[in-house]
Amino acid sequence: LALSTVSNALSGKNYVGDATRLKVQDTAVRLGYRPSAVARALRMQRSFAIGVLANDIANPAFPAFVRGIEDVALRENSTLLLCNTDGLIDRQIAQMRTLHDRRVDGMVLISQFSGEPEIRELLGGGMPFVLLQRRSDIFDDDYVGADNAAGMTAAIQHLVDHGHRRIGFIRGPAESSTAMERLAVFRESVPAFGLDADPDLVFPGDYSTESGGAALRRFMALRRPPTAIMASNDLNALGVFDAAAEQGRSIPEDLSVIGFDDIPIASLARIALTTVHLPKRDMGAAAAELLMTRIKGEAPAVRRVIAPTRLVIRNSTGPASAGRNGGRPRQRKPNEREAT
Amino acid sequence: LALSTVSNALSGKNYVGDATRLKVQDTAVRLGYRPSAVARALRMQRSFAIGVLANDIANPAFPAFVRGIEDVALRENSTLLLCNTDGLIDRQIAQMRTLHDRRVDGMVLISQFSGEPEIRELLGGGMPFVLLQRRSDIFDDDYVGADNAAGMTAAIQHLVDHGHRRIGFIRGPAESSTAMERLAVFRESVPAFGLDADPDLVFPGDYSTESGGAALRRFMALRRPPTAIMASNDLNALGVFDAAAEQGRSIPEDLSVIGFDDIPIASLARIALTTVHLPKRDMGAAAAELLMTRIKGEAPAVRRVIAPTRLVIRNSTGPASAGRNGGRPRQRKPNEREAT
DNA sequence: TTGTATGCGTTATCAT
DNA sequence: ATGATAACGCATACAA
Repeated sequence: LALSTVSNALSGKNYVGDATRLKVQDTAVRLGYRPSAVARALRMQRSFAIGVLANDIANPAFPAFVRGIEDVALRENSTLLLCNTDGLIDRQIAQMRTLHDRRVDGMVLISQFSGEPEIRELLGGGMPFVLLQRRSDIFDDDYVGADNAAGMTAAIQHLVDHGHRRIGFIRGPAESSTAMERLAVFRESVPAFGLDADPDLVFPGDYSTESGGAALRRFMALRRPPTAIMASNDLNALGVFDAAAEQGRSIPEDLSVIGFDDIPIASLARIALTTVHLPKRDMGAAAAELLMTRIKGEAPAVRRVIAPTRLVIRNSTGPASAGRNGGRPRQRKPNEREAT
Repeated sequence: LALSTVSNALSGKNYVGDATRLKVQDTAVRLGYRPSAVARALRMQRSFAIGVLANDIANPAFPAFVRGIEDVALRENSTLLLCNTDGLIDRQIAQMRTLHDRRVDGMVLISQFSGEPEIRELLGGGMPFVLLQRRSDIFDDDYVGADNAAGMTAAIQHLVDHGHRRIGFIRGPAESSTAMERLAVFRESVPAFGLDADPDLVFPGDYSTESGGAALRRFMALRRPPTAIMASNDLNALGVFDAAAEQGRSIPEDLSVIGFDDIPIASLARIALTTVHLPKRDMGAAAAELLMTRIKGEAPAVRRVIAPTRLVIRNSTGPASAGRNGGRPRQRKPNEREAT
């Protein structure tokens, strides 16, 4: 039996007789034969692997994104190579290099980056890639993000409806385009909703819980503390929760808090965080879908997709005037409510 | 210039003149040349990649394990291929096959499995692997786990010290060796500590939050509900929290709860879960270390490592008699305490 | 120290 | 429908 016939039989090509095919397939399983993906990759110049780069694999929002990517990767017979950068630019470059060396077919970047020359070079070399959740100044050909403007506006509106005018805003890291978009919307909201225009009410944070705690302490040390805090993401909001507890401040009685992302923990009864929901799985899938068309060399129908967001109202927000009642837990609402 | 000289120059072999080496290296970076890991893998019969299989990438305990594995993988110039099985045996087999096809040098299995013939076959074929956190009946040559017995005993002791005698136990899935170990210790504890020997006090759950909620509802529907619950892991305990809140029961006033794993959320002020801490990062590192010696064909010094556990006492446990006081939040303790 | 030749396990091209 | 052969990009054994 010839080598090429075996190859054809196994890969389901049509140039082979049914009898031969069956015999080949049979002996293949009998011998436990499995074709080498690495030899195939070398020959085909295609690895059927796609790299996924995130700056924090421990972020509770991450798994949902991956899930979406995985959904379409599976359909396309591709494997995921998950890498995390720890937010370190050097690690990011190293990881991207590794991914490149392994000749992944493309990559999904959930990790921010600016115009580092190494990255420019890596991405400029024809490697298909799509940006998820973070956009870059230089490369944003293919981008999947969320409607931050709508989400932020809904959140601010919600606070304003509850009588808040003095709102502390924690902005995310400057490298994150998403964070910057939200900041821009917040700044527009100040005049639009008649909020207090105190520059002390914008705290430069990152996406961590620690940063949320620091923000709360800073805000509360102000002569006139805010009555509500808009966090840069849910982790951040959790940090606010913790620091508030340390100071004996009750949420939402003394202080309202809104997050961003809607990570699984947010819906726990103990947390009940009002937050802006992102369709993370859908976003991941959209990103992967985009990447796949790129890999196949087709021109994608759309190159930027902005996923809808929605405000999920739980129990971390309340009326601004409630600050006087001494922190007695109010009645838990039976169900979550939603707002657009 | 000859091909082999270039190869030697780049891979740092000594058979090359300093002048040549420099020139080669220089032109390599100038041209943006990167050696193909796939060609290298084919030639060397070694991919410098190790597979990591977990049943739930979304489990908050997962990142810490991965971190540990990553630590040593990085040192050994190896890349991680992360896969999740969703707890589905078919997916697990498929993923293992993929990993095998990609010719990973070895794999770390954080995912349980029983004696499926496909898995037997895959693992029997000389592929190095080590079991992390879950042990198998058939293959447990190399295993890294935690001292479940000590952890469980400390937890039960803590509850007994607080006057609890009627303790509900949520056992994890039967496929999880870790869960079974804990169950065994619990069973031994019943006579040892003089606990109520009611079979209704053992709830068959899995590791999910849902299962924790179901357990609480079952327990509380009992004629004589337990005064404390020992959960199979932290997620489980969080489920208990949620369901308890629904029923208007306060923790720890009406009910004490202990988890297992010590995931990051557990230390949030809002959660403050008393739990058994696992040195997850260390465990991951130990597993990877073990795997590496296997890959190199050396006989490992130790083949099973049992990591120490410790009880972290937070605010989900209290005296058994406190159930009468109507669920008024008691004063939060300023710091966590620890116990062995 | 440098150059040459061979093979790793596939797929693709061509001839039969 | 099947068989022979080249090539993918690297590492290595051996010759120079």
